[in-house]
Amino acid sequence: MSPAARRTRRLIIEAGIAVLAERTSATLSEIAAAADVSRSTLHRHFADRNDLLAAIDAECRARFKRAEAAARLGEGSALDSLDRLAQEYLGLGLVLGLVFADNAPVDPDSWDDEDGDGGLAVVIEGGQREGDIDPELSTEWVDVTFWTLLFGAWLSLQGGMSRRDVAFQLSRTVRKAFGAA
Amino acid sequence: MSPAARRTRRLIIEAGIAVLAERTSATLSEIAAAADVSRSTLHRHFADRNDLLAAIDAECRARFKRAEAAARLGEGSALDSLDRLAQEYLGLGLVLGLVFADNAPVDPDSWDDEDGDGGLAVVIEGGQREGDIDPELSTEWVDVTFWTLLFGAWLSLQGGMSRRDVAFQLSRTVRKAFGAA
DNA sequence: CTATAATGACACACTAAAGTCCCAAAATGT
DNA sequence: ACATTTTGGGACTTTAGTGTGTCATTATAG
Repeated sequence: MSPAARRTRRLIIEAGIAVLAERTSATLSEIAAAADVSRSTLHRHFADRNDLLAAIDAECRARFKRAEAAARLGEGSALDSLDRLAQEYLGLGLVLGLVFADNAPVDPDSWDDEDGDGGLAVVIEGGQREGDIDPELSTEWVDVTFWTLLFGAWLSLQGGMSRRDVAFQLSRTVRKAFGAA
Repeated sequence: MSPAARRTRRLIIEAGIAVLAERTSATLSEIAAAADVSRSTLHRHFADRNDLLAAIDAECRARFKRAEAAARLGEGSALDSLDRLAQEYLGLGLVLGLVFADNAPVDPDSWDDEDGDGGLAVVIEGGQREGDIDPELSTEWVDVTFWTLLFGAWLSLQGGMSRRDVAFQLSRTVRKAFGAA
């Protein structure tokens, strides 16, 4: 693939993330327009909708993976790890919007291969054994709630709350909700 | 409207809630099928999609209102009120699924008339003045997070967690997350 | 500068879903 | 039991979105 083609491809994926994050039912025309590209060009790079969705899914997966790596889940207490992970994920911005929609184009649950998001479950279980994370809450509950707290943080950002305020309150809420009493 | 017509109407609304809760892009045919009614009949009761959506919105609004009333927001501490409200809302079941979707057919934010959901904000603010609810968390944050915790609880239910476990952990999480340290 | 690649602007065909209409059959309730 | 409603089924039209293809124009990189 030539440099120009790669560039266009990235542009479209980027636009797709931005547009679909707000409305997963957005049309290909809308995405093309957002990318400042004709619909013809979009179709030239992505044969059909699923192609584009798959590419977006892959891109998001890579970003989540990078964020997870940046959170250094091994270091420090489990609660600290959870907090760091939340902050890193929060930094992903728009991408978060794709994870929560009903017919989500991006599904972290489908990334269960080697070490993708399984890291989260491992951290939670470890934290519960160490007495670090509230043992009255099940692993599944903490897992699901972790994501929904992130969802709330993203909604708050969309609603105009400052990133600083969101980051602080997300951190505080994660620690209070999940920390052992 | 005759009794029979009213009955059919309710059936369709009920089916609409059930079907749309799982996929907001479901077709009218699917809804009609779920209601054991022909598409003709559905269209006879609801001229177009928006008509049906409006009726569903109204129905949900009424249910949320009843749930809110059952939670007796005035009584006891703000934290207790929040807890009770969460439990009442959780009891609404399927209806919850309609609130969170990206292109949500039901939008509690649009119900701001006399005393609809404003009750929640009032409780939160009151609780913060009383030192009952964590003063480090803004009203908006608590509001949004309250809903997203509910969303997580609903997801857990969908995922097969028992209602009892969900109710317990939701209560615990609400109290820990929102309670003053 | 120039060959090659990529793009934009069309014009198509195809599909799924929405919405409209009609009429015969079935149910409702009094 | 019978008049009145309501329903089911089918045949339409319309619309929006998708996917395909072509061809002239423009951009790109060597």
